[in-house]
Amino acid sequence: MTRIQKAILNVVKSSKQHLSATQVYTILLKQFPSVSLGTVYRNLNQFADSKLIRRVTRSNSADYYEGNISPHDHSICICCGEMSDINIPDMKDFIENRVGENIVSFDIVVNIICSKCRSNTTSEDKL
Amino acid sequence: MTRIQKAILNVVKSSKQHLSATQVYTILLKQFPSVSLGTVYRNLNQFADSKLIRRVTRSNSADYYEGNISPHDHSICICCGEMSDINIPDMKDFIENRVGENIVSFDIVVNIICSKCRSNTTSEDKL
DNA sequence: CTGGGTGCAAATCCTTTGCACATTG
DNA sequence: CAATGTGCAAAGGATTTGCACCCAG
Repeated sequence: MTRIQKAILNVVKSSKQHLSATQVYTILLKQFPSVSLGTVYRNLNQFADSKLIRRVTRSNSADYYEGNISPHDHSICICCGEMSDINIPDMKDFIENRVGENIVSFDIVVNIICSKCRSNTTSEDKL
Repeated sequence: MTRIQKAILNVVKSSKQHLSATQVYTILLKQFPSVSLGTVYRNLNQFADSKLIRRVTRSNSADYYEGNISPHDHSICICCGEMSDINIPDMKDFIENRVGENIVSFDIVVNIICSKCRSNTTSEDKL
């Protein structure tokens, strides 16, 4: 594994946020001023394929990558777009029981209005 | 509503499959040889915004549109890519109970190996 | 040396958009 | 005529890829 690969993996693994390829690229530029976006994509996808990280697809947006590979789901605020990890207990059993065999995996995104946006909206409503 | 809009809506509504914008466009060309892809996109999105149809986002793929607007989820075969509607009873309650308030909606994709692909794989394995 | 990794730029794919023209009412 | 929709082509964003070069083992 090259220095750049280690750095990319480290950026994703050590971030508590979900990062787009461009964001990873920007962070990486500080350490490797000549790194290219193509290399970032190549390695992120490689890491995702080998399950070292997880790639998350969202509507009308770039894909995001995260270091948390333990099973979990995601919420996205429809106002500010912030993505967060959520745990929905027993979801796997629930789906398997109801959908039946042959399940490989599942992706769940819960669209929410986050507390920040909710309070903003509320204050504006009061005007 | 113009003739083209009616036709676009009709294509999506009368199809039992999920169609990409390009697929809708191709079908529409038979009836309107000079229709443009931009118009198809514009109207599909308009219909989706007004909830006449549903837009479905999937990983590494164009968006698909479907006429079935009653609440349901989707499965995608990881081999052939075919998307199907599925019903997971009580999913809404299940998620709302576990995630709490503020839920706007949710998107669920269950990745499967469909029966066709499963039998193909099986026969090849036998060779 | 030797294969895999990298930078760069071009290419792809999907989708949106600006604009002048056509259509509808 | 006013408003809205349309075709066209260009632009846009995200992602991939071909290729020559470079590096690590």
